[in-house]
Amino acid sequence: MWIRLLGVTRAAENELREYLRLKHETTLPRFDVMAALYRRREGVTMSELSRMLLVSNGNATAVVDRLEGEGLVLRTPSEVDRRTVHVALTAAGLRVFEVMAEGHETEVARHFAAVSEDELDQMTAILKRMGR
Amino acid sequence: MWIRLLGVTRAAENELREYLRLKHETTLPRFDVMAALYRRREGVTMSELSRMLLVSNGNATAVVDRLEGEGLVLRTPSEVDRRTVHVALTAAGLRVFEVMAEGHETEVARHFAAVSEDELDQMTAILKRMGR
DNA sequence: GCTAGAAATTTCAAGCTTGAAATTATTTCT
DNA sequence: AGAAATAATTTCAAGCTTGAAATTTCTAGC
Repeated sequence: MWIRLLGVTRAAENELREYLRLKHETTLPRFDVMAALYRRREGVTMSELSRMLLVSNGNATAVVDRLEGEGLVLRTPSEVDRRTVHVALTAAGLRVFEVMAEGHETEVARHFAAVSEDELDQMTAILKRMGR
Repeated sequence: MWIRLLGVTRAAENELREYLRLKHETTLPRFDVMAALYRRREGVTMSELSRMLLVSNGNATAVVDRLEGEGLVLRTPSEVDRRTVHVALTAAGLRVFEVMAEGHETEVARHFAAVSEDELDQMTAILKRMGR
């Protein structure tokens, strides 16, 4: 089961990676960060971000650095706690993300087209129980 | 569903990574390569290896380089086709892997302990269909 | 037999990722 | 208040990963 889970996930990731590269000249980790920031439009701290994506702090810093360099994302120091930083999509980042996200959605749907609605529900239910 | 799938997989990978680091001072990619070679004891070509693991050729080369440097794996040029190379576990590699694999098994079981036998079967069936 | 294309592997630069150490800021306890 | 513990982030070195280019070898079609 675990082996299969890994295989299916990796295969899907590889397709998405290719889609992002060919159609949008970007990468999966960049997309993941932008997707997280899209879901939390008001902005998140670096720690929240790495928790959301299940990656290390150092990793989040590196990807955000690059996205910031491209003007897609903005860091704002917190008013309340001078240790923390809020990261959010810029207007440009939002536009760029929305275009990518649409195609991304389609790709995911296409990849899992062989699976029925019913099975997807079962799957989601089981995964939900696994997630703790 | 996709988001959850990714989350569950990443969480399990992170636990396994930690187990390998703490108990065996090694990494997930190294383990993956050794596991693939364990399943195909007679040895595989570099291309087969990267297909099995769903990673790029360059990646397989890099990890095998390191494992070879540690004496856990051996490259043998093919007799038949001078382009291809066979990679296999050394005796030392086999011993090391078997120790790691046992604990790995337990870790996986522990991680998915909350899921019933029945659900595991359902899951496996659906995943099998996803992998075409 | 030659030659064009295909195939297997490696090399390389750039980017990703980790875990540990360092830095700076906050909180808690006395 | 001052000290120690805790927390958020960055920095860093080492390792991982990709995709493209280069190398070498094989295979077909002529």
